[in-house]
Amino acid sequence: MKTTTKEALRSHCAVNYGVEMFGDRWSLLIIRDIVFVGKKTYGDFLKSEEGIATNVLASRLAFLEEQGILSRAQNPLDKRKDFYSLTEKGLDLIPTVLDIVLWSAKHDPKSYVRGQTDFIARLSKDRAQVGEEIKALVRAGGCLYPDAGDQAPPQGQAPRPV
Amino acid sequence: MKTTTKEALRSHCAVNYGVEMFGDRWSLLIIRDIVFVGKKTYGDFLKSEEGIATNVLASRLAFLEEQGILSRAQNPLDKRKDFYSLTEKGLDLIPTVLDIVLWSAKHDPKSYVRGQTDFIARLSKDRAQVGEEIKALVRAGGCLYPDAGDQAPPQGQAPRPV
DNA sequence: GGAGTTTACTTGCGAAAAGCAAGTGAAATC
DNA sequence: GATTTCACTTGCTTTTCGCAAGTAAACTCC
Repeated sequence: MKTTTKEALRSHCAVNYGVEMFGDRWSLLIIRDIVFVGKKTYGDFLKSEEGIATNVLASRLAFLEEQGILSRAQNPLDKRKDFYSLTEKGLDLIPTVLDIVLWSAKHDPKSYVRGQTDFIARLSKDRAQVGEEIKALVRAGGCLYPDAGDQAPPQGQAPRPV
Repeated sequence: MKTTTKEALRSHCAVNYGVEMFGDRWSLLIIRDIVFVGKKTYGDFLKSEEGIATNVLASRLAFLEEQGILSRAQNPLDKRKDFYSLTEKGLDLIPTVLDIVLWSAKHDPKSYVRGQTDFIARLSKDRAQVGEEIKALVRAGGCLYPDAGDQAPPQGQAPRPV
């Protein structure tokens, strides 16, 4: 087994640290899938609308686990399908994810989330409070839209993440 | 001049939109440099501690401008050195950047920002308020730590971003 | 309990992006 | 007018991404 450990960070600037941890095209989508639709396994993540490649998913999961953002646990019901979940470090990214959601809701005219006007309204009024609630929910094993991610989008109009 | 325009987004999920706009290893560092140390020109950004390559910087600046996150204006004092600044869409990323700063301060033991205990304290108490203040400051052409980015780090101990 | 299937990967390869060094041309300085 | 500065571009190497095709362990079914 090859170690995934990378060499030193480019800097310990706080923004750069974030960028080096999750500043890529997939990490935040994995976290999204956990928080919003309660995905847990490799196969779940693979089904995301954006279509991550198998090897890229494997390397991201390994990296995020190595960085203490995800943790991995054996699934007692099926030893093939390990469960991935957010650590406290990973849960602490929820406010960032919510800020991104608000930003996109505001600036992407085609954002799916513009349909969720009540969610957006609550979120913009009470970002901190909503963040805490969601963190508690996810820590307890829940998610915002259970069932939404269970089946693969059948055709066009499907349960949309966020 | 080749158009930088990419094909359609992978999805209009709000998290994915953010990822596609600034989910790479450099965009948020450019924004950081504007917000924290008031950088404005290509040459300024090139001097960042993390060492972005010239062609990558050029393509990021073009992309962020194309996406309406940065805008470009002629510098009346020197026609070579155009000024880049954040649009309203770009300014709206400040809360996200601040969340990342808080996250890294908490989870990166070597974070430079751990020295700035007063800033971190204010920020964690009043994220929304501090965000608005900084946004107003940057909109008006200011930044958090003027002078900090003016000279290149001379040796080891130098003005650190964030 | 053995065959077939599902699942989580790995491997191999072509394409795209990042990184590095060396230009280049317009604009400023001398 | 010559030189320097600056914001790029170009060309090349290296790394990462993305896709298709394995593979081995674990589960299901008969």
